[in-house]
Order: sequence, then structure tokens, then C-alpha cells
Amino acid sequence: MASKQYWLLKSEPDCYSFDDLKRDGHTEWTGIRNYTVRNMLRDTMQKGDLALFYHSSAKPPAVVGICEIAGDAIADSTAWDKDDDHYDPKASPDNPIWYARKVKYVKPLKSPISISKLRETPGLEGMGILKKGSMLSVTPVTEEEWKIITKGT
DNA sequence: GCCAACGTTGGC
DNA sequence: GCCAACGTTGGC
Repeated sequence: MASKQYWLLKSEPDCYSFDDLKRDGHTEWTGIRNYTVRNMLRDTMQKGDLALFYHSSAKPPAVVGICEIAGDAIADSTAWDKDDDHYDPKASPDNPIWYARKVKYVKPLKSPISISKLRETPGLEGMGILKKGSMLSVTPVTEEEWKIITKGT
């Protein structure tokens, strides 16, 4: 088994916040409708990987906590739910197209790190989240970046 | 298979 | 609410 990998999961707190995850304990990370993200989530992630929980479109946008990839890839059944916001008419139980992962609450950061703070921090310049125009809701995080961000928590 | 048009994302 | 950047779509 390859060594542990690190990720950053982006969510709008109005949609699903880190506090929601704390309340629930775990959740299914569904609604991914981007092929790059799907491939990472389905093929590259491993059960037991750790992830940063990032609040996008928040005031301010920030990394707020830590969670864990708690299961293997599973078909995203919201894709064939007509009432779901992320309904995809091309998906079906026989051809799921989209996948999800179970994610488990771990703990909050000692204090949230805003995007402007991330930009100012040496060693984090290369983070996917900071790239202009990055729209990926899941991005890999290096061990180095992970250590800097979670130091002291 | 090219590429322009369009929709979406997300920081500001 | 603006707008730059990106992914996706669809006509050809």
C-alpha cells in the first residue's frame, strides 16, 4: 500500500459545512460532476487518507478542519435522482458515471486559515486551491503543505 | 476532431 | 455583482 495521501475538499458552508460534518460524524461526499475530480476520487484516493475541509464562498474562504476518507469509492446515487440538484440523465445504477466517498469527521484546525493567510504562508505557493481559476472541488495536498497547515492542531 | 459559445465556479 | 478562468457542449 502506498503511503498516506492528503487532499483538500471544498464545500460551500451554505451547502454542507464542517459543523454539519461534526454533527453527522460522517457523510457521503456526493455531487461531484467533474471528470478530473471524479478520477481522483474514484481511482487515486485511498481509504484512510486525510483531507483538509475548505469552506469556499465563505467570509472569508478558509481551511477549517480535518476529515478522513473513510471508505472505498461508491456509485453516486444522487446522479439518477431527478429531484437532486446534481441530477445527470446519462447516469443510472448500471452506468453510475459518478462516484462518491464516505468522509469522516476528525477534528477542527486550532484556528481556521483563510485563503489570504494561505497565500502569505511560505511553502504553500503551489497549492491547487490557490491557483487562479482553479475550479476543482478536490485537490491533492503534499505532505509538506499538510504539515504546515495542521501544525499545532 | 476542431473550436466558438455557453454555463459555472469562486475570489474579490 | 463583476469577471477571469475553466470545463463542457454541439455544430460543422
